[in-house]
Amino acid sequence: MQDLFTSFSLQVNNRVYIKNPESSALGRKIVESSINLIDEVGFEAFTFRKLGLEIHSNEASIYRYFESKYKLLLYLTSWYWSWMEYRIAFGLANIPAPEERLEKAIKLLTENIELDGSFEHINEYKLNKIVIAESSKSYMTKEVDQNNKEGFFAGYKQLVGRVSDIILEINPTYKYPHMLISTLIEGAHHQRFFAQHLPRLTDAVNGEDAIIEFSKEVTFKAIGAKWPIK
Amino acid sequence: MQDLFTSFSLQVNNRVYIKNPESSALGRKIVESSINLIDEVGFEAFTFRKLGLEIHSNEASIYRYFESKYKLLLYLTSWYWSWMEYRIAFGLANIPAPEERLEKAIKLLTENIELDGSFEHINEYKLNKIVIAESSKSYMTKEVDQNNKEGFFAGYKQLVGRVSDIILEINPTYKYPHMLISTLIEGAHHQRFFAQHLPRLTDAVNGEDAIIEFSKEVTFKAIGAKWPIK
DNA sequence: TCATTTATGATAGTATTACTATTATATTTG
DNA sequence: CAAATATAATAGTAATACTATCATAAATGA
Repeated sequence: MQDLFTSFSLQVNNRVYIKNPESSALGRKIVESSINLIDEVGFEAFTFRKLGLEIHSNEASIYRYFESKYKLLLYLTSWYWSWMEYRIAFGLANIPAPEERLEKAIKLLTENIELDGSFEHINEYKLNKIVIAESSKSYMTKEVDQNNKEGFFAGYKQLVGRVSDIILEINPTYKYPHMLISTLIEGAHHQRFFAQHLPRLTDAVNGEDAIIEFSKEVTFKAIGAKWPIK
Repeated sequence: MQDLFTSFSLQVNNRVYIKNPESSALGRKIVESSINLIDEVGFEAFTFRKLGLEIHSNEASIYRYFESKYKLLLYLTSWYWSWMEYRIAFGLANIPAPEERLEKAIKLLTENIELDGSFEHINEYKLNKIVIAESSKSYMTKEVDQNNKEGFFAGYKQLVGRVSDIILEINPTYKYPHMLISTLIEGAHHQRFFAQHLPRLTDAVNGEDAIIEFSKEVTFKAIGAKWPIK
């Protein structure tokens, strides 16, 4: 993948940043180190001052890229959903059966993410941990309607829409495709967090990824499709 | 209910507060007004200073009840889950069939909450809105393991455990009862938030509460039970 | 009932946060 | 090489998240 798409870069709504961080070395460094730092200290304790110290740059310089740490978080989550859509687009290419496409999409959406190295300055493994633990803080705010109007959640909504469409291909009468998919995406994230920190809220099963299995099974049974597929 | 249980009060882990807010008029005022204020301005903008102004009391006095606004949020969410367990205990009493008990439990867990007035100083309607929008901020933190050790999430875990037990009564071989219930509780909350703010992530259906219907249907189909019940 | 404990109020103070403004110095570009 | 642009350094502000101190009010109990 690296070799084929070295210059590939993902689109993020340009209103979440003041200056595109992809456009300069400092910008990329800000993104790269913000992922490390948020992963390390958590979003609450993360500040632009600390980030500036970490990258031997200046707080004021960071503010020229992002209006606030919330906008930076929105940037990271938007990037993540855009990346996820690209993963799914490639992962589902040339699979004709909608059942198989749905199964694959759910796997891609709910699996544990590993470092994949396609993007120099983005650690997908840590970004996934941030999305799991912090992304709800990017929309569970009083500014959600304003942010939504500006299109900050477009990537996420589009992704949910695409997967819902596969469900409707399989069962055109299913009434709750968006609910099902958004519930399972958020649910899988919560389950990964719980598995680490509040295991009594989950059910670990040896030798399989219970979260993926659970998600697939729930989906296919909910929409009344055959499970397992074959 | 008011008449029968006027003096009934719910248990909250005594380590989330410094001084029990139930023990004084000021304490109850703090809880009552914090619900109004968090609902109004959101948890980020909520401060003890503003709360002090609102209740014509002193910031320092509030700190004598709660160590921080995070602990106050933990108090509110713990109270909520304790209340929810009490609602479920009463709501399920004398229903012998586990299928009916499960259906009722899911309804109680996922329905829209209205003001019920059983507790003088707690507005259940607003508290539900707070739990929906803010409760993940009480456990999605770097302190989660510490807080968990101190038992701050015991009420929630117990509730999930109880409903999971009903599932196991119906289908003792179902592998993911805790995942299913915790996913649906969180999921229903997310869906209520999305329905208000990000409707493209949900599926509104006229004339029914789609969130309750969706949750029940997913549950019964996932565990392989007959749906609808009769 | 009066002394003592306990709760609350008023005020002040500190370190940190989340910025903005200004000016100087690099770096890039035309 | 001049001009534009990006970054760095420094300083400053209002608000936050507390802590400390002391005065006063209310409750309690001997």
